[in-house]
Amino acid sequence: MNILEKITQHNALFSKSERKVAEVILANPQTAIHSSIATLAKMSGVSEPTVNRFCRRLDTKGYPDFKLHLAQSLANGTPYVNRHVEENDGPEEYTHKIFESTMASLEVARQSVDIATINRAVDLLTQAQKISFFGLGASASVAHDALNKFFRFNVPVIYFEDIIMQRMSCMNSGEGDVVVLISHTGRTKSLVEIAQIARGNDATVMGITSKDSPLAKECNLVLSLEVPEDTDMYMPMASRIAQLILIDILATGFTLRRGNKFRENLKRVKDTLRGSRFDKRSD
Amino acid sequence: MNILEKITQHNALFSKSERKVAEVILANPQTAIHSSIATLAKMSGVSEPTVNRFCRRLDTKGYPDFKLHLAQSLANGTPYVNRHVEENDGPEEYTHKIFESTMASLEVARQSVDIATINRAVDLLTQAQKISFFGLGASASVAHDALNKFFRFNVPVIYFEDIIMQRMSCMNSGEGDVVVLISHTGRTKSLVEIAQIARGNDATVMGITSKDSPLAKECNLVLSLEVPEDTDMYMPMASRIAQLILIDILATGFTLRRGNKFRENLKRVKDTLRGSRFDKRSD
DNA sequence: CATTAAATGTAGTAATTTTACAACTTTTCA
DNA sequence: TGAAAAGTTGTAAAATTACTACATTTAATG
Repeated sequence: MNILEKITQHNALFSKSERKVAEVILANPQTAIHSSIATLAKMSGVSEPTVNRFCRRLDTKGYPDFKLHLAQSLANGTPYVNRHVEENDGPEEYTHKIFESTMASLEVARQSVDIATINRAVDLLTQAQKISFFGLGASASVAHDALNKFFRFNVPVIYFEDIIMQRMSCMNSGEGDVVVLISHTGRTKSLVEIAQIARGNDATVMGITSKDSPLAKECNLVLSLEVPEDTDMYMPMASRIAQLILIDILATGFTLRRGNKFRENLKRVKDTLRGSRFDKRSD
Repeated sequence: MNILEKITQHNALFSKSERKVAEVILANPQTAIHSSIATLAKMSGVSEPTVNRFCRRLDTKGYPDFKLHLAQSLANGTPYVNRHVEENDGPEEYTHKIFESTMASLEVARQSVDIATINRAVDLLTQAQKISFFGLGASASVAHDALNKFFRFNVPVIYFEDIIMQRMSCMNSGEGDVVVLISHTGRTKSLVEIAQIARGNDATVMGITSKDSPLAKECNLVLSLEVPEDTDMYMPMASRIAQLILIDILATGFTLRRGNKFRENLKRVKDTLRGSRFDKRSD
């Protein structure tokens, strides 16, 4: 519990000198946490043991412990809450609301994620002969990002935005190939169809989608994310960020599974980019 | 600034023994704040002065002051710390580490964002005749996502992955057009060139990039994000997520500026998607 | 391999907090 | 009212805790 509140509430139980201490602290808590017990005693016009007794009365172990509690109370920022953006919000408001609600959603997503499924997914990906990432609309950019990550691993990766190309690609897939389909709702018809085609060819179909959705039903493995989405804005926001983090997790699992030598390979890929960039010193 | 975050970021500057102290603290910060310098030294297997030096390196006055900062960080609503993934982490560990460090990075990003600049950016975007989003590599998928968002607003939006197309597009831009360039490092040569071309044609160039980077110098407006990136993995992770949130913020600001009637338009766009999807009841 | 610089630990010192006890104040009840 | 009891407060010494100076070790450089 917030110790500042506790001080005000306990007021009646304090003795005369203790109350002096309370006043000084409440008047300027920031100063208090940076003072020694001697300084605070002098500021309150009481002796050091009195300050110590004051601390004990608030159920702290002593003065240093009290300062710790006080510091925490002062730092107590607002925890992340899913606050919706409203009509009359200014830039300050909507910026913070979006950050906060995204983080709140990620917290929910973090808790809903199933580790065993992730592990299984990493298994399948490391053994895959060919990996495809398909998504449409907002999920297309997630698939695009996945391409960028997995491409570095020097495994055959496929990504198309075009549903005809996606379809043809799945027609050509087979056993040992993994098709990753990304859709927040899991109700996009053409993706469900693609899933069916891929499975028909014995490819492994992995879905990053809502559980129990039509798409999920067609998958061999479903990586489901429970993300509360702010539908007021009519745009996918938090959901695709959670999907991206899932991609990061899969990519990380992949590199760890491949071991140390493989990490060096990644470093080489990154180093190659240097040629396309200005030198860091020229910043 | 969150001291736990600071510890992880400063890691390179620590000496060997100081790093031991850092590890012990990060592993169990709650214990640390209730320990004396002697106890903590013993737990870390180092001497007391080393702990003291560790505290000073983090710009605190000494051990007690450090504890105060630590206490504040723990209370700060953000238990999220940027913990790096390690060689022998299992799925459970790396999954949580990635979620946590992403969230920690977002918290840093949130604090580094400049509201006035965002407001100015929204201004420019709402007045734009044509908006282009360009990025390369990992930032390409961010640009792709921006396309998806702004396309719904029924304004002319351009997005290319191809650097030749990007270049040509900038050649054809002019006054009243806004070119948004996305690059975490801000040192990608071809993007800097594009920025120069666009500015040469009197287009407004907006950069989502690091401040003081070569790209930033060419921009009319820089939306900078300070995101601590885990370079161990050799892949951009948190940085692009922060960029996406920035896109969300700009898009949100855009819709709010356009007013109520415009929101209905968004709804219509979303409703149109229904035809491509399975009915919700069929879930 | 020698020299220098950096890092770490030891031991003593200083600061800070806590305890024990004495002095003072207030309350209680004959 | 006034003496005993209970509670409050302060002084001074003890204990804990943190810090400094210096010696030793370890690493880096030529």
